[in-house]
Amino acid sequence: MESERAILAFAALAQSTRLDVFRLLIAREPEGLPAGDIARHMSVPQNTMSTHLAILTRAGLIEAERQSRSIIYRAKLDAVRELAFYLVKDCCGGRPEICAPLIADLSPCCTPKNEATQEAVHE
Amino acid sequence: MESERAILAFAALAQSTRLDVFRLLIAREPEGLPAGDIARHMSVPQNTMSTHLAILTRAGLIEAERQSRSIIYRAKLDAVRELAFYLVKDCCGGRPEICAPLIADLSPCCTPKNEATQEAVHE
DNA sequence: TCCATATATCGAGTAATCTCGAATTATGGA
DNA sequence: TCCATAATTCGAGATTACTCGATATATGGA
Repeated sequence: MESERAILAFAALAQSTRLDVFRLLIAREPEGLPAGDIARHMSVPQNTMSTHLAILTRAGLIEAERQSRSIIYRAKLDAVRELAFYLVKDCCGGRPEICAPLIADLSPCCTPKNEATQEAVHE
Repeated sequence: MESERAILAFAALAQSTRLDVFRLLIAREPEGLPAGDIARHMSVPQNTMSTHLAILTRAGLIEAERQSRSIIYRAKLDAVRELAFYLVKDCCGGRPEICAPLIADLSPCCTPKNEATQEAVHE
């Protein structure tokens, strides 16, 4: 990930409505939500939400798919991984001893209790 | 980490000079750099850089320590951990199967398999 | 105390962002 | 074709952010 894309992503998340939308869509993985539902969920006018969704999409954080008259939005979990990696990359580059504790702190929340969770849908 | 702090951090990083400064300071851990050196490094006027450093500090991403006439700035690695955790928290909450691959992808960069991977300080 | 160095704050001009009413485009059904 | 629904784009006013010259504050030394 180059810095220009990282800046787009950070700018997209630096706004309360958009951050809430992104977290909502992560919670709704993998079904996603249509644009109108998202606007109602956040109590924001429909056209204002459309602008926010366009910004999140342009930043690569979510993606859109038309389904009949609705447009379904979904979070792109890869983007989360890339952003987090971009943040820690510099210290990992030459100094794993600095970065390892960060990973150690992140891991516990995601350690699957059983091994039935090996494959994730991935492109 | 509550959302207001996350927004401050994202906004601070959503600007090219500040993102570069933050990454520079991560690379210079744990010694840090005085404000003037940072400004020269980025070819930015001293007072402009002071404003950027204040924004990064207010966001909790870096910290300042006076040392004689200089003020040394250092990256707060805890902030990286918190931000990354905030990003993945929602999927980790109920669905470790979604989040585990993210952690798996982050981990390899920090496993100190060969300790000969030291980076020469250059610039 | 006076001066030089190092950094922070103020003020103003410019640019970008946020918001939302109004108009536009796209889809599906009668 | 006409209509209703769903979403996007346009336009403008209000707010916020960026930049930098000028000025102010803080420290150390003579």
